[in-house]
Amino acid sequence: MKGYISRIPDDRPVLVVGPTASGKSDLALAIAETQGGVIVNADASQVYDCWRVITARPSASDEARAPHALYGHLPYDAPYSAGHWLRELKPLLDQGVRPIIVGGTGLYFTALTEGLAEIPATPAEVRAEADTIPLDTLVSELDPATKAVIDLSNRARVQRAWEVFRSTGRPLADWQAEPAAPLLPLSAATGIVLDAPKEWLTPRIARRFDLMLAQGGLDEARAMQDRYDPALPSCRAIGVRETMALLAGEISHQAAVDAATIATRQFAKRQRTWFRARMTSWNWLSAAEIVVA
RNA sequence: AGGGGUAUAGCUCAGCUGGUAGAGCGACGGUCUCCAAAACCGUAGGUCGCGGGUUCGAGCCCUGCUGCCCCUG
Repeated sequence: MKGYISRIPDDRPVLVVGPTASGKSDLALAIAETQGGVIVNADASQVYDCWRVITARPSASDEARAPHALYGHLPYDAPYSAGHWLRELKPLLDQGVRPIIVGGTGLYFTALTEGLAEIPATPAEVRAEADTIPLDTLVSELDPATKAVIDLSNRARVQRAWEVFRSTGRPLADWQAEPAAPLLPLSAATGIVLDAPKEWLTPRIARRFDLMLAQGGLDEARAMQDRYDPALPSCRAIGVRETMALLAGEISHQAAVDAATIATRQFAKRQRTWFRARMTSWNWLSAAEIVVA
């Protein structure tokens, strides 16, 4: 790992992506310790303060080894999105400190390096209204141009398009057609993808969740029991639902571990697919080599 | 030992009065410009426990065997 880090230009931002459990946080920490920089979170679930163990957020001792930003800084019920993340990231980049951005949310990195249409945030009332409308109604109220470019059977995408149209009066397709300058083009940074093939990653995932439960996962879930709301983004983190079901006595310990392991594995697959498709010009690095080194 | 039940895709199970098998989950692949640890789409898996028999034709009927479950002793 040392040898690899010495070849990274130490004067530019670093981007580190990889599937869950691929060891990207360790790599980021090693880079920060040897070259300096602020570790910035690019993981949708790790922004919330209620889950540290279950979302595999850096521990307090890890955070003491290098400056960290955008980790666990939001309450469990805060709304969040790729747009929120970019808006929080901008002032950090403007400070001139070298960022080491690490996380598993591919969309965040793509938005960062390729740009995201600057659409005003959806007001809470519009979101609340949209939540109550059936999918086919949402679809029927969309403009033709947007309908042509989104997946009409995907509730999340359709609702997003509807919310934008509703709150801005402009079709989503229009907004997206406007070129948006990336906050940090890949050409100005070192982009690293940790390559973690499933044969290597699966055993690590299987082992991890059991450890999470034992090492504080159950406790933090217990602390959240009365506020738990499966509809909240913070509570959609993998393993939360399973842990809550275990605490409620609905499923066995083994069943919880199995279900969480499967969900994590499926998530890692989605991540791999995203990286493979969108990060072809990044530097691909074998996760296995980094971990043993 | 006797009686009853059951045996169908990796798992849990559907399959009406016989016309060459389906679902959910899982697996595998993919999509995705703002809830993305989200949401969505597609594909592949079955000698229907094994052997006989009836029938033009059996997962479905008859029969022997084997495994598992329950009851009685």
